Amino acid sequence: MSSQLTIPTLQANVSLKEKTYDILKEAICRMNIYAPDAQLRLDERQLSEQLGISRTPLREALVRLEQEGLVNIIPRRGIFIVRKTKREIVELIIVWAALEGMAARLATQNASAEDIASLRKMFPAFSTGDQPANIDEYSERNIEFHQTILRLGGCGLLVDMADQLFLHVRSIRTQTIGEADRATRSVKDHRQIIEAIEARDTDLAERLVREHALDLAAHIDKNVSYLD
Amino acid sequence: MSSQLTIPTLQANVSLKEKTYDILKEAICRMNIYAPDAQLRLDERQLSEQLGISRTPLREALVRLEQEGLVNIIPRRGIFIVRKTKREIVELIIVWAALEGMAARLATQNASAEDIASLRKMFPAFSTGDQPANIDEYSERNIEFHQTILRLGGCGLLVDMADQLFLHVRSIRTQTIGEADRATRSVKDHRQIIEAIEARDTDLAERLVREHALDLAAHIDKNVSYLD
DNA sequence: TCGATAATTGTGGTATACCAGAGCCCACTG
DNA sequence: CAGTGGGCTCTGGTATACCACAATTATCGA
Repeated sequence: MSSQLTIPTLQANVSLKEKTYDILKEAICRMNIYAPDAQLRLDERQLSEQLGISRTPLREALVRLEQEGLVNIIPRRGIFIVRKTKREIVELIIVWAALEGMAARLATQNASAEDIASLRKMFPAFSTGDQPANIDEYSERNIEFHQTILRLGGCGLLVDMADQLFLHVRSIRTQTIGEADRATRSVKDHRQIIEAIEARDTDLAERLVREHALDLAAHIDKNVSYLD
Repeated sequence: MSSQLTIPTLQANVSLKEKTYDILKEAICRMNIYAPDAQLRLDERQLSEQLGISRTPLREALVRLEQEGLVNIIPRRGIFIVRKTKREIVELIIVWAALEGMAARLATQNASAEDIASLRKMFPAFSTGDQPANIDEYSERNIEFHQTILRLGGCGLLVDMADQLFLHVRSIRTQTIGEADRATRSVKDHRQIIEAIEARDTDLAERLVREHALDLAAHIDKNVSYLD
């Protein structure tokens, strides 16, 4: 038993606009906005009623979402969840490629050996070239892998900006990753990336990460048809 | 550069929150937030009075500014213009380097010959290695140069994100660029960058652009003392 | 019947009043 | 005189009522 009185920080400091923002963001990201029957329109008054709050904090949350590009507020028309066009998705991934490439570069220069080692430990099975058991698990690992590279770069802003971009791609990614051929190829790419970072080969690591991402962009550009 | 916020009164009829946002953003960017006597605190009620509007649209504008990182809203404490730390400035430039590097890469692959030629025409004097007449003009040209590279990449998101980052660095940049030695070096860098893009040398163009930016980051990290 | 126009309705935009927490100040007490 | 406690004030947070414009529908005239 501790001799100190430990207080579980009652910090209910979060304002309604914050909570509302989180809830809406989560809800929007979870839904499949590309389904043909997707309800893209939001009604302020109805939402405020559902959330049990007034329109004011709700609107402030919506303003934030609008600025992030998740939502489009058209004066006197309505509030609409934004459907990204294929072109926008591709641009998103291009920027992602730039960010993760820079992170990989920094990682080879600054990351500790232990941190880099953690990268390989994340893929006990994959590193031998095996195909992952199930797609869902792989998808999660995949996300985790890329986020780890971002973190190894040691540049917080790089991580934050990539996270924000990632929001928009999430619903696409899970659908695209499902193709078997791409999964095996992806595993191979990852192994090479890890090796390059371990070898502290800055240029190679950057190039592999960038090409891996741009390859996804090209794939989407060519094969995804349900956009636009 | 004034350390005080100067707010013109508006009485517009369209989208007060938009106009307010623009005015505040402009005002914050114009002031020297690193002056010792800078007034960093904003008062909602006082501002709304000066602008001739109510607090509601003003708050929505402030929420946007907060999300962009220009302002920090602390519940029941106040609203404060954010002073970036040196570390944050450096990270900003690192991300900038990644974005512009990618743009340069894309420019060598996709930009038309005419567009690339426009890059060189922007610097009739500089391309011969001469030092610019005055610092202010050079600073403007410098900004224009980098924004043009971003644009040549043909990726709109790259341009938008870089612009947003640029907001935060503007007040720093004008002060840093003033050092004579750096200006001459900068001109030389620019010439090399143009040549690389003209030669469609993707890797070289990317490297030069990246190193040019990271060089600024390193310079700020070592020599700027009025941050933190 | 068709078209133009006017009334209605529904949406986001704005103004305002009130709420609650954080700091500050001052009186009170030891 | 110093420390403490309470209340006053100032701040952002929230609720609500009203406004202006756009889309729609109803109505009237040709």
